[in-house]
Amino acid sequence: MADDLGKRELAKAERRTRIVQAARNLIRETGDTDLSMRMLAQRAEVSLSTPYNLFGSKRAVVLAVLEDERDFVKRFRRLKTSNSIQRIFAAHELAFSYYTQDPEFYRTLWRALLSTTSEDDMGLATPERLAQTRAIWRDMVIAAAKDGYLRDDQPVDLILQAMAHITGGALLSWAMGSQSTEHLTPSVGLGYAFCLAGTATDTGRDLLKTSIETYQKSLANFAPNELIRSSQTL
Amino acid sequence: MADDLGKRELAKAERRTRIVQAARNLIRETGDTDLSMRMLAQRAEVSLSTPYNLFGSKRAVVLAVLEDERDFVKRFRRLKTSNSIQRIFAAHELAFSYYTQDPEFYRTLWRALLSTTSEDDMGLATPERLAQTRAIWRDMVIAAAKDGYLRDDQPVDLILQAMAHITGGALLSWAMGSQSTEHLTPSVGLGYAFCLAGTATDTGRDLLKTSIETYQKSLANFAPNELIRSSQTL
DNA sequence: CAAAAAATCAGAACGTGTTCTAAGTTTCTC
DNA sequence: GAGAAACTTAGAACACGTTCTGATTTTTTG
Repeated sequence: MADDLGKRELAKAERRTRIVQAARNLIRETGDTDLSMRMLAQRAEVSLSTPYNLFGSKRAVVLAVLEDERDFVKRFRRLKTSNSIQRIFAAHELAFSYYTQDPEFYRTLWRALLSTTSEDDMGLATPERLAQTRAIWRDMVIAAAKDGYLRDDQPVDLILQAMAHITGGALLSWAMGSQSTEHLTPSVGLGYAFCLAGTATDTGRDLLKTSIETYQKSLANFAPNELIRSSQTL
Repeated sequence: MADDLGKRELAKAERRTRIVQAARNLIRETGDTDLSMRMLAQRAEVSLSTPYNLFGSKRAVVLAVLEDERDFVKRFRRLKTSNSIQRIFAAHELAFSYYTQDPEFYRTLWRALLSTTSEDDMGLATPERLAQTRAIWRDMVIAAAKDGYLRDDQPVDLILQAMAHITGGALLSWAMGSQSTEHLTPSVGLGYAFCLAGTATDTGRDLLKTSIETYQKSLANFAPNELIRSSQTL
């Protein structure tokens, strides 16, 4: 069933998975420290050159770990919600549940992704994955607009971009330690809700009200100290 | 006038400014490449150890360059606007004008700030500067609420955090090259406007409408390609 | 089976941020 | 002015990501 690929390509794939697994284990065990390419090669029982042959850079390896770890799209598909607005927040909570359930691991991952910055290999995800998840979010916002919850004088792409900025900014300050894991999901959800409410119809605003109240309650014990350290950089 | 500090402290300050100047010049001249500590020490005519004695890390030096370069607070004070909503956007445009007027320089700066990530020395600004600028933004949003433009059932700190996330996310994707310099300011402004509109009163929404339309017009030629590469990371 | 192609390998090398040591120089203190 | 304290200095050193070389092994090709 897999012999349409030559033996050579098969061995390459096997090495690839061994490297990704070794990277994941190293991150889980040592947490941040000691995710060096030399250590990684040793754990994967591979020479130092091989990860560079197969992935190109440490950044690419970490990216592969990140994408290997998540089955968001699959789990998203079997998400049942009562309306298209709630669907957005359900998807959001699903996406961020990965981070909050294993904060050490993902914090390390994001930090590694931020720190090693090559000129070409930019972006925080593979182009394919980016396109895929973006399509998902786009469809959800379009559905909300079609259902009459969002005003149609607002371009969907611009709403999406604002939401993407909130996501990136929150993950950035979370990875840097300014934002607590506890408040991560609700604060992003509230940001989404604010943005959507800004472009919503009257009925849409009514629906958003409950989400806003829920998230606000989660942030009730919000320490202003935490906000001071936030990444408001003028 | 400066002899309250000893000769020793004076010499230290002089070295400090020489290092910051050298760093600034190196970034301006070579753009990204060749901002190494060894090169920096050579240009500042100090030993390699001295920047570590005076600043602690490369990150701290870059941070000092960033803060030295900006007189936002001063220029903010002589900002005259017709109402408290427009004041927010005027402040935003002033803040981001630094980046758009010298994109190469600030992109390099932000990249250096993101790449060198030490455990303790986190954050994208000095604590003092962070507190200062945060107070400015906080006062503006409070003023808008007091003027009856924002509903008072929304905690100001949570609105501010959403705005901070937009700022951080936009700067992140801009520094990584996903976001064009041309669209940076309007897309962040639009994000602010959405968030504020989500928590605004009816009169506030009317005021925000003009800002939203202006920013939308600036983003009319918004390439969807640009958005696909955006940092929506699910 | 033999030649060619492809990949891995060990290992050295480069430039990086950072730390450390041992000497030298300057300033402060009495 | 003499001694103590503070800093800088040159230089080595460490671990890191990355690149390169030359030899070796493995798979494909004819």
